[in-house]
Amino acid sequence: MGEGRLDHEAYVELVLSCVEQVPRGRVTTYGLIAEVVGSGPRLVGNVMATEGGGVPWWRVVRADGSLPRSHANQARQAYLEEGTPLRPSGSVDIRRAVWLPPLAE
DNA sequence: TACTTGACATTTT
DNA sequence: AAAAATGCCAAGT
Repeated sequence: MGEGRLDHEAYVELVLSCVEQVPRGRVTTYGLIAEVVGSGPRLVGNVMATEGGGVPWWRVVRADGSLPRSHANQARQAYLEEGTPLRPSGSVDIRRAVWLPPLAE
């Protein structure tokens, strides 16, 4: 097994797999994923920034429902297509749209 | 090696 | 309600 690579790789895949499992029209938060994979929310954010290009990253929002700071505009567009519950403020209605990721994978 | 930056969260002003 | 302060961990400079 030549890999030996750090668990960092496995960790990344774990995060990405969680994001892939988020149902259409729903969202989850960085913090919830962080708790599932056993790390901090910023790490999840960094993973998304680096390797999140291949998953529905717009289904991951901040804990208060506000959108990712660098891609809010694109995310909003996706929400309109998916029918994600939005609030007048422009953020996601987190209380209605939140989806809890599975605890082990 | 140390400092800065970043798809964050929580608590306190 | 909004902004600031603090904690958090990895990567880049």
